[in-house]
Amino acid sequence: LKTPLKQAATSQLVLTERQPDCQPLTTPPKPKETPPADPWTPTSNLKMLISAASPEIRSREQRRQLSDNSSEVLQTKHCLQEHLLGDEYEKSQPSRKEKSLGLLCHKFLARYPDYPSPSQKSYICLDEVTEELHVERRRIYDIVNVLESLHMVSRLARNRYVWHGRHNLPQTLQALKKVGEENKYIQQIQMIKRREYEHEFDPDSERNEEMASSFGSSEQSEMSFVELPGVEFRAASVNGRKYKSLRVMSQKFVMLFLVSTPQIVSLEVAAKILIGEDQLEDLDKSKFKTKIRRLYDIANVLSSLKLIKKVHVTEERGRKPAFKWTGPEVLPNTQDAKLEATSTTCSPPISESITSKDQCPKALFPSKGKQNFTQHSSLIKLVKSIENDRRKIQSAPNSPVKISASTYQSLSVFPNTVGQFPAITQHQLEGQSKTAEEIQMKCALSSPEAVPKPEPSQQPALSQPLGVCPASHSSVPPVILPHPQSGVSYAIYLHPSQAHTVTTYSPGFMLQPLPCANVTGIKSNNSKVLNKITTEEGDTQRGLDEPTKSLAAEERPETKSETSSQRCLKRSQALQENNLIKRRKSDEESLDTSLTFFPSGYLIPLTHCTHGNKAECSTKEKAGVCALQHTAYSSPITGVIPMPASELKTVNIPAFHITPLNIMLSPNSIAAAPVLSNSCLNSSSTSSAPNPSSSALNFMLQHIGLIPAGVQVPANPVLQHVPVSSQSENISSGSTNVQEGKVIGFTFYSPINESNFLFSLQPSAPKEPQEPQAVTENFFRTPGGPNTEPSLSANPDGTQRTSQGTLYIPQRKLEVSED
DNA sequence: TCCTCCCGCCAAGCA
DNA sequence: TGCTTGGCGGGAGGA
Repeated sequence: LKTPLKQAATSQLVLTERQPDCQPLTTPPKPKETPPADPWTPTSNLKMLISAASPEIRSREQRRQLSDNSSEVLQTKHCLQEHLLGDEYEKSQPSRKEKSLGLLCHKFLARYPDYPSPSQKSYICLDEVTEELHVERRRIYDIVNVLESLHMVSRLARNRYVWHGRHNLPQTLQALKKVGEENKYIQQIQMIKRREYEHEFDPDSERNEEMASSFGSSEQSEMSFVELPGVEFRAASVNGRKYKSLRVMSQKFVMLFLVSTPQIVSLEVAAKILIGEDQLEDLDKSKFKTKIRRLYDIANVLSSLKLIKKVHVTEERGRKPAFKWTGPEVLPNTQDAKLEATSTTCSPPISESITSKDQCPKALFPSKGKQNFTQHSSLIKLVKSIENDRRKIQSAPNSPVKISASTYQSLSVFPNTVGQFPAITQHQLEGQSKTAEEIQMKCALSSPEAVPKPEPSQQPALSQPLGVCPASHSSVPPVILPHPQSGVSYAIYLHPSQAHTVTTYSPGFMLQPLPCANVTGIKSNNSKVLNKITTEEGDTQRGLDEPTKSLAAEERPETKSETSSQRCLKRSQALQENNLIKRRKSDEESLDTSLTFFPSGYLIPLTHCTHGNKAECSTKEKAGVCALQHTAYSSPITGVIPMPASELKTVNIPAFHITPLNIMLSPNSIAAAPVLSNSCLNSSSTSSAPNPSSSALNFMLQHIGLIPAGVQVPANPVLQHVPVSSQSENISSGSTNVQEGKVIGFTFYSPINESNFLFSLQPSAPKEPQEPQAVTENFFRTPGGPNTEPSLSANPDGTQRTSQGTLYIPQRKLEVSED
């Protein structure tokens, strides 16, 4: 049995090949689409005008013509088959690969610009597309549905879609990530993997039922389509079928990537999750196969969009197909993004009545551009969290603002500034998009690092391991503070978005970008990660009953916990892209209008540790010194961070524990912080840069509790002496003295590699008299003792944190980059 | 052999 | 009623 020959007589190829007389080697007759010229009658003229005016009419005419031809074509094909040997005929047909959905999608995408001008809407006429691409309409639907799920197109009417391009992609991905987090996909993934793991040891047990019941109990039976306001969604059918729609599946699939770390999802897991959501009883093989098929369809389109890439994961049970997210890194929503994201659902929470489910389609697809929210539980949570965020900001001027990597990176990865700063030209935007990979590389320089996740119970309300503003984004040059004594410049800044956004996301770690010279080692690490994805993700399942309404509870460290080796790989790639990044600086300057910097932290050079893991590092720390000759930095957070020794310089710094950073600044303080001019920023590449004003610095220092009120710090604070408050904690010189202390955020800017580091310093409180400290030490003292830290995130579980990833800076021996 | 996914049937629902 | 849309699964092609 052979696949029946394609009946689609629409193929121009076939048309041109037709030989009505079935005579081999005869000149084919003139194709019918160039008919003998009609007499130029008014009627024919009118026909032509109508046809030209309406593509639909035109295509309908063409279809009619084609259908007239179809029988003829069929006949032709049969003739062709008869005359050609089987092999020859097969060869004459386009190969299976040439007809792949991925290739078709490429062709489809090539027809439209990535970033169409908003003023000039591109419309997609399905008839035209099917005709020009010589494909069946059915295939176009597959593509369009996936594109629709990403809001790259939207349906306008029958046969008609609007092309949005990638304009909405950042928002869509953010929204999807948010919904994915709310749906606890990461837990489902972990659950599935655990089941698989258990199944290996107990293959006879009936795990499917268990798994099904797990899904059923976790509110995951909802299938939703995530919409964006302004992107009108008019589904062709508002029936039950849409619950299984390719669009929804596509969104779910993308969500899985966005919440996973590493961002690799195997088809098997994805299918199981999709089935699990769908119908619990459908965990049979045929459904599974069907889901896999659909996932391949979706994956093909996503691959064409360069959002994912096919990979294989090798597990104990063999090699599994999987896909890796290669799209832009999506960080948790900023408040703005959250406001924009609307999630609609077609399945109400279990407690809701069926009536609401029936009404859902109406709520889902309003006739006009919508801003309304449906009564979906996750959506309600989302709205509430937004409201909470707002309330926290507005009602408590001194309450902390979380500085999150998400905030930072979402701005950096995506041209979110588009919406905020319309002055940015389209050209710039396109430039950004075209250098998306570059941007990603640059982002890697500032991406937060994974760190072992603290248990939720260990996280105090105010010291949740917040997403840390990566101290640098390549497009965000830091404020440079020259340090005359060391000759090293330091930078402090806070992204302005932090002043008005609150993230609910909490990766619980921070970033320590450094140049990565040892690419090989990193790559090998990375490959290990790829090969052990399931074990990498581990059994770090969070409690299912974790409240999601509160700000703190929404923070999900694990969603950010990309493995250190992966990030390091990115870093190494980033290094390779360094030239590109530098070249982009001029572009970044053009964005300066939207990027204002606020001093927010203090600068501290990264300790120089051995190439290796935390244990190695701490061993060295205990010796008090990290060997200078090593060419790689190590941190428990980042893993191996190679750095040439030539770039190092030793300075005196007291003992500090560096832990995942939480910086919490009040919006007021941020607002009051000096805004450096662009010229200042741009010129501040080295120690010649001007300092921020002393008063502003003092204001900020006092405000965040680094220095007591009344104490003044010189404008160049890093190595300046600061009068010590009588209440100040002493700083321990003991390297192993891990005690509760304050968590202070610091940014370290390396002028050499333009990387920045954010650390949270946890000064140890000594029990013994303190040995003489360098002047710098006092600067880092935390005033007021452990109970008086109003705006800094507390770290009552300092010991835990330390055990999970504190980087200890050995006393008096720290290396920093030098010019 | 198994992964990949093309292909088209056919049903739902729209105009 | 014809057409659009899209779920679905058989089975072919390719690795």
